Amino acid sequence: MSKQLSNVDRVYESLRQMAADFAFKPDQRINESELSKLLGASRTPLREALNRLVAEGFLTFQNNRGFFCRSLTPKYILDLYEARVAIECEALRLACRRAKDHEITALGDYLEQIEPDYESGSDPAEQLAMDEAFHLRLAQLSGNDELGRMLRNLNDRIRYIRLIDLKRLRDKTGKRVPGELSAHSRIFLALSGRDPAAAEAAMRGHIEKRREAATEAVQIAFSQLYVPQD
Amino acid sequence: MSKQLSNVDRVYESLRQMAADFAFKPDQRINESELSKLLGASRTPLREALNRLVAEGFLTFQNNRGFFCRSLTPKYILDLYEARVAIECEALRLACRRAKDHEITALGDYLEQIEPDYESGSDPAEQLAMDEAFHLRLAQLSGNDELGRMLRNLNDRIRYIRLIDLKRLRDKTGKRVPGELSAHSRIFLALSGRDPAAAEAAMRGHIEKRREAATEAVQIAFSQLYVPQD
DNA sequence: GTATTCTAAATTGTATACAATTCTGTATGC
DNA sequence: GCATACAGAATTGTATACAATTTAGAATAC
Repeated sequence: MSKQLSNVDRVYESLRQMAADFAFKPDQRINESELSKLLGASRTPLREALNRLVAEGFLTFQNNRGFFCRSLTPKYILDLYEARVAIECEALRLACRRAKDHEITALGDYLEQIEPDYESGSDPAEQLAMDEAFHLRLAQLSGNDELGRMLRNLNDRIRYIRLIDLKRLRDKTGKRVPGELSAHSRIFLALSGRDPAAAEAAMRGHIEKRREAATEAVQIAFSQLYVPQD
Repeated sequence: MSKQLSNVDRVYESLRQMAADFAFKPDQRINESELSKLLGASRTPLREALNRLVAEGFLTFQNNRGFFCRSLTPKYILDLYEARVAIECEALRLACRRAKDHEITALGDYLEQIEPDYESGSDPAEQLAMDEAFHLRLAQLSGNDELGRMLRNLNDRIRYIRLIDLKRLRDKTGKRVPGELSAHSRIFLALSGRDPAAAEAAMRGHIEKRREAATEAVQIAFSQLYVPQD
């Protein structure tokens, strides 16, 4: 018998997805009655789920005015990239000390396994999912659950912008995303060699490079969110 | 006219305090009806607040079984200390690059201002509050709101153990907490000199030192939580 | 004594009702 | 035109009721 999901959990998952995708536009006020009808639940479980998302930074809340989508500004996204650097670099340092050899081997296998998809022009969303999975597995080699948890939260809030950035990157280079793969290899090699300084430097450069393109991606995000797409 | 606090907000603040202080014992199941009576609110706003605390890592939730206090284990506390290292070191590096001179001066003034309280044997809880305030202000000099937000969350979840650790430290050394003050000075001096490497090294050592005493503090925490104190 | 089954009590999950507050649009005054 | 005041509509805040589920304890079987 499979575990019984509660209504709150279903609603929460839906809302989290919607918030990640900016199905609510930045700063948009959220109408509870409307949304509860849409999700097929009453306002009670809906509000419980909304409160979780406030605590996770997806939404904001104003007393007697209700829930709002988080803002989308370059500053916000730059902050998220920096927080990723903080979490991922420290996790990587710890991983260099603590990861078991077989865990590193397994991660190397994963990297090889996703390589063909990275090389070919597969779906950008899938490509990003693989990238996130690699980074998350890396962070989990630290053995620190809090760091993993924080990274997952950051990933969910930054994904929309990263996807735009990735698409742009592909468009500019004709389906290829040069550098990304070799950056991952560089990080992995430093980890294999248990060289925290080299690993951190590689990770820092890798994330920083995308951070530099973030402001532009935010501009594009706004045009996508407010101009009707075909 | 002062801002009107909602019932949820009041309940949330109370619960957060209670959870930080382990007024709920580790893994303890939380009875909603009882708690709602205690806090003078119905279950609806109570559950909204509880959901926020789940998302913040103070509580856990199991479907159809309700809310539970988080576990208290050495591993959990060690993870929190490591997460602090990740956040605070990166924030400090950024602060070295970005903090305005007058902000650094102001922080130095604050350090001097709290020095007498640190030297004398003032209330440990106050002393810890001052320590947290210093670290938080430091982190805020990074200009990164996410890092500040994360640090505040970590502080709240680790405070109970840190307070125990601080008390022990004082008992062993007769009201003095040697090294703490000079550690802060060392960090501050490196920041003033805009030397990120030195600053990070000082911060890392500072936190790491307390982390090493964490397991012991957790033992004491358990004895305090389950053995009646006078 | 231990395990199992069953029943009643307790507890959680969610819909709904209604009070409190905010919002919207119209009228009014200057 | 612009600001203000106001009334009605819409929306949020919270208590309550009741269904669904879990828990606790007694009774039974082995």
